[in-house]
Amino acid sequence: MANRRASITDLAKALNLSASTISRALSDHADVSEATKQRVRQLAEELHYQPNQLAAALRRGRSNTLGVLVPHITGHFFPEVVNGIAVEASKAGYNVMIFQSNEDVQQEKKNLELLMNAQVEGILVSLANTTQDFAHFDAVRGQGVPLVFFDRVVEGFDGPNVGTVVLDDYQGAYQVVSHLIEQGCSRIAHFTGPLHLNIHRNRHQGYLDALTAHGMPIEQELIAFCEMNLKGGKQAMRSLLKLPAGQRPDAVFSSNDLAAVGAMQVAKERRLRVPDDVAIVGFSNEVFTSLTEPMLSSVDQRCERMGKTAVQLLQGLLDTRKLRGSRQIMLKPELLVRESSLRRPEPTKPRKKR
Amino acid sequence: MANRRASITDLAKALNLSASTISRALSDHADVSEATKQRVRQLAEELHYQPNQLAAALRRGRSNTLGVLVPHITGHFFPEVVNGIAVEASKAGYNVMIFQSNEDVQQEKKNLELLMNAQVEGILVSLANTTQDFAHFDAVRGQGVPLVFFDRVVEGFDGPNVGTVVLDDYQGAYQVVSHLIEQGCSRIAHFTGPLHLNIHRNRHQGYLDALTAHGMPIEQELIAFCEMNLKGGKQAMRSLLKLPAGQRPDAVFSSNDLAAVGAMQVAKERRLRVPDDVAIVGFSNEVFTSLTEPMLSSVDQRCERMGKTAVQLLQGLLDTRKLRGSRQIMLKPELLVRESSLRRPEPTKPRKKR
DNA sequence: CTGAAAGCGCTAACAG
DNA sequence: CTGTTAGCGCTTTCAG
Repeated sequence: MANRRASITDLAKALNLSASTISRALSDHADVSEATKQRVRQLAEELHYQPNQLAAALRRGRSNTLGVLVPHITGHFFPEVVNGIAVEASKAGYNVMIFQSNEDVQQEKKNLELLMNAQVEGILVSLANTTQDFAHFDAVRGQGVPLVFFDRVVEGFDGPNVGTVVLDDYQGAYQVVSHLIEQGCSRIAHFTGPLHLNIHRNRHQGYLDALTAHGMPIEQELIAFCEMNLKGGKQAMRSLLKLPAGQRPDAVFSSNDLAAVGAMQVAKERRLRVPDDVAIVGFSNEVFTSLTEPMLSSVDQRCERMGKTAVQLLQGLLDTRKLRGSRQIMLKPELLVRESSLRRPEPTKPRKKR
Repeated sequence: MANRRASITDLAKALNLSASTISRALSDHADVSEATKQRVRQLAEELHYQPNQLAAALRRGRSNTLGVLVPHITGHFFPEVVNGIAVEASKAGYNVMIFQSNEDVQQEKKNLELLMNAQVEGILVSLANTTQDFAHFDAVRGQGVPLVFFDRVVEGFDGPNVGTVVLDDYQGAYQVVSHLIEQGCSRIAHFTGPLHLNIHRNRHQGYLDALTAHGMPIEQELIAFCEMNLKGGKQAMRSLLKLPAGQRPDAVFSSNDLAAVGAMQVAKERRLRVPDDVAIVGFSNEVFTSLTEPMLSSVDQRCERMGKTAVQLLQGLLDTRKLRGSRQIMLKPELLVRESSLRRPEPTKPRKKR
């Protein structure tokens, strides 16, 4: 039963041909007679011949494999991005090897080595949040293996075979605030996480700049540094509602969706109407944004697009002739206006709704 | 810059040793002097030597890689299971190669071949929902590569190197219904998807048997065949609430969480109190179950456990000496009682709450 | 159109 | 303790 897998040599013997001819026939090389190809293909079929990728890769010096290293493989964001990567890689004929760092630099380092050992032709990576030292990536760069960072990138880590793909968080936040102003909101609160994380810093800056651009004041009391989860959002909202009557917010822009849901729950429990009394917008377009009542407006992070873009960029780095445009790519986010922030049935500028 | 990667031969030349000694030193073989090991290790470090996994695997005839094939890599369930697989595989020193079939038999077949070509030592697979013909798995089995099906399994596809891991959906449903009865519910409705899918069939059967076991009648009008999404759940709930006053349900057990949320939304819109007027329980323990108000009770599918178990089973198939127990494993689900079905502050039998 | 020969980088007998 | 030899399965010159 457990037959040794048929090899090219086996086929060669059986057909009284040389291994080279078999190899050529199987790869549909031009200088093999059609007749021979037929015979080879048929026997290969019968014996369930499966080429040994390992041997081919070793010989060719090309593994046909890309490596992916993400903080985790669960949740909403990364699986979507990895999906984009897988789709695009597969289209280009690459296999994909995936590892997760579990947000731990040590594992990141170890997995990076595993990927190198596996002779991957390029690596797509999103940094663990504890990563401060980038020596392990230097090694990769030094070996000439192209590297594309996505979402969580190393600032100032550059090279001819290094690229980055990120979302324009600043732009996303800016759009959100502009939209809220357009909806007639004048006291827009902001929930943010720690500003040493670039996602929060950029969203925060977009918030500030959008207010300023629209001639609106920035009020520190409307900016809440909170844990970006349900509980944190609830707490932040409760604090805001303790402000004197005229100073309470009529809108909340949360740097993520979970805290936005917290805000919504508190608003509802206080009998505030959403969006009429308080409009609410989150960030990330999580699955549950369509399950809240009202449905939560959010900013889509173009996860799949990010994955695909990262692979395309990597292909550009692998074959410089293909490289179009910059090695630093910033994706435009998409504001999805749902019920939680739409006061008028038809907004001034019609926007996409999902 | 892009130096050719250092090889064992390079180290050998540099140190005036043979390749075999280098190889042995690097793998910390006992018959190499400690002094030599030191020298080798140091030079390897300096030259950033990385073993070529491809060559080693080819030579050894062992790739140290497991293959995973799932319908998709996104959503909640599969990433969690894959995570379990990755963790357990990594613990056992295996790398993991992941493919998705996108619910398409053709891709499933193609990816299965890719995994075989990559010389994976075992394959973990969850079937595409269109898969009816299993010839492509026969090929795998024929080559002696162990196969573990998880969640979506082939019934009646067996062999010495084939195993399965599934969740006991029947048991989960049975627990839910028992719990609802315990909470004083007497008219328990059931939302189900098409019964040709084993998950729904088994949950449905669990529902029926639990009612019978508690001496309660089965009422067809309380069983709703609906689309298992938000909209389907809403529609089903609306229909149920159109029943004459005495015949309306005082509980809903939905075969998934999404439809359960639909039911909850309709209940709330009709000013019914959850859980007092209608208790609601879903299935799958999706992330959003903790975001509804009240929080939705559900059945946890032990995703990570499933992944880990699948790998352990695979290890058993790889090394029969390690095989403990059956090749057909059924995991016990865990009922998570949250607010949506908990009428009394403390239930008769205390249960876990998350 | 086909074959012979060499070798990718590593490991594992076997011999000293 | 170390070296020699051979070969995993495949591809790719180079010859015919």
